[in-house]
Amino acid sequence: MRRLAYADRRAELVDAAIRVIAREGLAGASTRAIVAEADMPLGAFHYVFGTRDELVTAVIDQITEQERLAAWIDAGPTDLEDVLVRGLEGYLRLLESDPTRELVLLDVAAHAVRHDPDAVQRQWATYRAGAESSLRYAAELADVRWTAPLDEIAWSFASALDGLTLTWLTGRDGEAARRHIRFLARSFAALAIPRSAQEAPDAH
Amino acid sequence: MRRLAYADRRAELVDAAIRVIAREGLAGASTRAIVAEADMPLGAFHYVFGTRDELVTAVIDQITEQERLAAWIDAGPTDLEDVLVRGLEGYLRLLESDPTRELVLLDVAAHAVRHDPDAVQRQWATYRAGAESSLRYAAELADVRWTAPLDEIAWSFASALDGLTLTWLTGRDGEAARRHIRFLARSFAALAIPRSAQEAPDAH
DNA sequence: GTCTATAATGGGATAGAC
DNA sequence: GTCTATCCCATTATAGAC
Repeated sequence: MRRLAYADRRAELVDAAIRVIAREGLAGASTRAIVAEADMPLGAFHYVFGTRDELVTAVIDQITEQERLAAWIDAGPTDLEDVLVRGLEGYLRLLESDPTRELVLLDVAAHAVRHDPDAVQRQWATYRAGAESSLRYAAELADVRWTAPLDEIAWSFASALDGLTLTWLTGRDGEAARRHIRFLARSFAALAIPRSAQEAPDAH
Repeated sequence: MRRLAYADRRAELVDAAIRVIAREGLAGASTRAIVAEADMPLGAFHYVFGTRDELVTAVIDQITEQERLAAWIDAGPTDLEDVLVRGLEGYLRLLESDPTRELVLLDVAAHAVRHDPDAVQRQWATYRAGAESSLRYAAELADVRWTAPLDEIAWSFASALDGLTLTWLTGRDGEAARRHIRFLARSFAALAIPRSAQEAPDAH
């Protein structure tokens, strides 16, 4: 019964690969560099993965599982705009404290858009789903109701997060990012109304 | 006087490199592939560029020069929101008609964030400057005035464009993108007031 | 000056020893 | 089953022929 050991190896290789990509980028993540990081012989690689591309796909799936919007600060009920600001600032702090995490994501996504479009599509769908549940929770905290279909708002929110990430990564301007966050929070908050309110009879 | 021929070669190599990256990604853009695309002998490469990284930097600079927001449709004066929608939809059409252009950008940026941060910073600064002048022009068309410093709005706008691009590239959902554009236009239009109006005495 | 031919390296994959 | 040693290919860069 070496099945467990096999799964362990696979997991260790994926983790090692992510560490290498974080340090050196995807281009530097050779099979040799990865097994060195995992402290395994080279043979172990092709024992677990048929090919290098297989590993990259495994890396994508692994990254996808990690939740992007981990830390919504839920200190009591408040204004929706405040909730959104705090949530987005939590994300920005995460980004600032470990940029490599999103750097890996960017690197792998740039590769996968060409070589494994399905995996990328799954990945971004997962992000949108995460955004959706976060937004649902935020509205609950603030006791408001979204005035547009939540999946559409989530698409916009996830897109805004992509933009915030990419722009910050290319410039590392925390102040500008925080100003932008306040703008985002205001813009999204405008899509909700008090839960008790009558439906506005106009629509868009 | 072969100086001109030298510059021509350089330009041709950069263009060839961009075509190869568009087709195969940065990883596939080997010196050999590039000179083959340019129909030159391999020796010509190192005659012009000392190293491959030098070429990549040249590619970044070349891409940066191309304006991102080329086509603001300026058919007469209208609502700011309409102007923004038309401008963003113009960009989206451009993106849809030639996704490889932004794909190259993404690929090169992912590489350069690690290997040439200054070049990336210059690049994104250029985008922000482009956004700034586009927004200035849009306000003129709609006869409104921005209520926040234009460079801050431009930061947000460029970031929104990054997000739109990345999210579309990963999912290719044009309908969702167009819904998102309407949301963006509404959000940014909320940052402007009629040019004649008194300054609102509250500020943020 | 231009390019061919080659050196030197590092890569993915595998055959076969243990 | 596990890993060492090796194959073979592609790459960057260069040395030297034209």
